[in-house]
Amino acid sequence: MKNRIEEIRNQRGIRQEDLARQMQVSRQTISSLENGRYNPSILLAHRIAAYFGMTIEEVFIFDEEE
Amino acid sequence: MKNRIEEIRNQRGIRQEDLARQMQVSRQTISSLENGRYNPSILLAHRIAAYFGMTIEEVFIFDEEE
DNA sequence: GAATTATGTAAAGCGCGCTTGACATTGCCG
DNA sequence: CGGCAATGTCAAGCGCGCTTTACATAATTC
Repeated sequence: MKNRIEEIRNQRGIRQEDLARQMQVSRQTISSLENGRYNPSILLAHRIAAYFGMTIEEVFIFDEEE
Repeated sequence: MKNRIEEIRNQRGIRQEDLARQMQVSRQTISSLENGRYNPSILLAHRIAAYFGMTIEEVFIFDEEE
């Protein structure tokens, strides 16, 4: 699974630290997601998508077999 | 977080066991999700929504604070 | 009433999502 | 150049998502 977090965050000029604070997770969690270290929980995925005013499927890109 | 899995599954006349097999998880996982015992991973949530031809947000209902 | 089908649920175990704390790297700005 | 801001990443620890195994219950069918 890939995601567009970094792309969208940069478009809006937000720092990882501020996004993390808004999402109520640690900065390392945002960094890990952007760098594909692991997948978010569905709650965090929803929080991020909602914060961007998008759906989960618009922010997170699922591969065929997933 | 609530979900409409049981409702949609019943509309389509599918058994938990068959849905589980299609989603490649155990029957207990489907039962646990329907009964709100825990939240699915984002991958499983996507697989279920895609199987139903819906988005994650159409199948899973997020509370305000989430 | 006995057997079968569909579902609920409990327990134990494994791996992942997320945490805190710490340190490294990169890049910009004085 | 020196310093600070933004990001990357590692390690240890905790709780949850999902597994397998097992048993219970309700409804249907013979």
